[in-house]
Amino acid sequence: MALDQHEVPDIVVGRLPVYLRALSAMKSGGKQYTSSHELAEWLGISSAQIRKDLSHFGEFGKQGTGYSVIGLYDELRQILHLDQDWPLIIVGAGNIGSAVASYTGFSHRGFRVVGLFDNDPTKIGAQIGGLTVQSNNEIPQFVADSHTQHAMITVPAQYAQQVADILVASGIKAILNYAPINLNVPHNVHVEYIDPVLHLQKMTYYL
Amino acid sequence: MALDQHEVPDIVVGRLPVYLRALSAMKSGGKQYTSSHELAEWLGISSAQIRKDLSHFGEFGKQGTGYSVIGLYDELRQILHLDQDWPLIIVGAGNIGSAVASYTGFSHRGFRVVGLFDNDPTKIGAQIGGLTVQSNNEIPQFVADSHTQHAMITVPAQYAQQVADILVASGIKAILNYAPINLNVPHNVHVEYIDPVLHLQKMTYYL
DNA sequence: ACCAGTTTGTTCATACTAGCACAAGCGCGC
DNA sequence: GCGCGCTTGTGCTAGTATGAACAAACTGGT
Repeated sequence: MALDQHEVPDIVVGRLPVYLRALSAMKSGGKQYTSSHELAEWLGISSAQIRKDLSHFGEFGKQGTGYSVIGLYDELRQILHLDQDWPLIIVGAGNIGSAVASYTGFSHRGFRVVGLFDNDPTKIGAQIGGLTVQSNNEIPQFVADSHTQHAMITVPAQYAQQVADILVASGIKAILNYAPINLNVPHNVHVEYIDPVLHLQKMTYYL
Repeated sequence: MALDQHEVPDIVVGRLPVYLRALSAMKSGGKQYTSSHELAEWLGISSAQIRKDLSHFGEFGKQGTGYSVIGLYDELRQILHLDQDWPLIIVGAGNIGSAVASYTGFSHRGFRVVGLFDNDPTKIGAQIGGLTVQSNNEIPQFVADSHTQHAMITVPAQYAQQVADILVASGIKAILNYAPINLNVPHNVHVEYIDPVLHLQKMTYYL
């Protein structure tokens, strides 16, 4: 019912991609309808939470029937602005960067890797995942030309901040940082972090 | 002051590794003392939150002085049970699994990759990151012999659940899952998820 | 047409989380 | 020795998140 997007809590926004992922799996499985209860069991959360999260954006279900899988899938894609393919660049062509550049899981989830950059002269020019590694010097021009707003940082920690500065100056608005360090960026640039060791360490507390 | 570890909120435990990471960086930089305020600015959170989080486990600071970097670092390592090296296996020797197996960032943060597994006959026997790829059939014996409790799943989504079942049956207690799917495991097994696309999709909402 | 079985969207109460603000404690300089 | 500046640990308050519960609504069968 409420559509004032400015009031949606960040934590709710963070769950929408999870719902989208589950719906995508159901869609692939040929399922036509689902319910908040089924989704909840699937994801290990409460059904009330799913219904309340969705209610921030509109009324997508029907009493007695539940949700159309494809219908809700499309709604969530629109809400998350994923009804288009966003270009995405990767800075850092080491082990992780190369693996991510070769990852085929982006294409059908809203993103397309269009550029791969590294400062190591021995890597520049190499072909990885169908892309040619370019020098970091090319980043500003490339970002401007391709209207790219998403970037992933996969360089060693000591270079991550300076890469982030380059990306911000180039106009990047969303950074996914694989380096185990906190980045300093302006408020209008979004940053998310991935550090597998953090997750392992957290679980180790309970062992 | 409170030491009843059973009452520490999960969200607090999740922040401890972040503090540990920052302290490690400060230690490398030769810094001897720090304060909750400095840590807070470094990490972009409030100083009160840091002090309160730490207060769940004891009193580690001194008024007027702050915290000894090395002292707090060691305390957190003990709290998280990271004052030892935990063996860790990786199932899935594809792009991501290979990259993670070659990642050198585990060794000084409490973990050591001791095994790499895959079901693809063309990969078994290959050398990746100093490890020989073994068949998934070897997992139960290997886990038992090496007393391993941590595992990472880097196989395609459609195989992730069956790999998880094998791991659980083998005695693994903590799973870090890279496959974009929710796993079903017993309550005494901990699971954490890494899916870069989830982070990208969340940020795209705000663009 | 009506009833039984489902499921939604929302209300309400409870639980949790975050940060302000302050007393107590420590160190340094005079 | 004393006072000033700084920092911790914690009580308290305000804000946020969660889940139980229910009225309204839809479907299918009789």
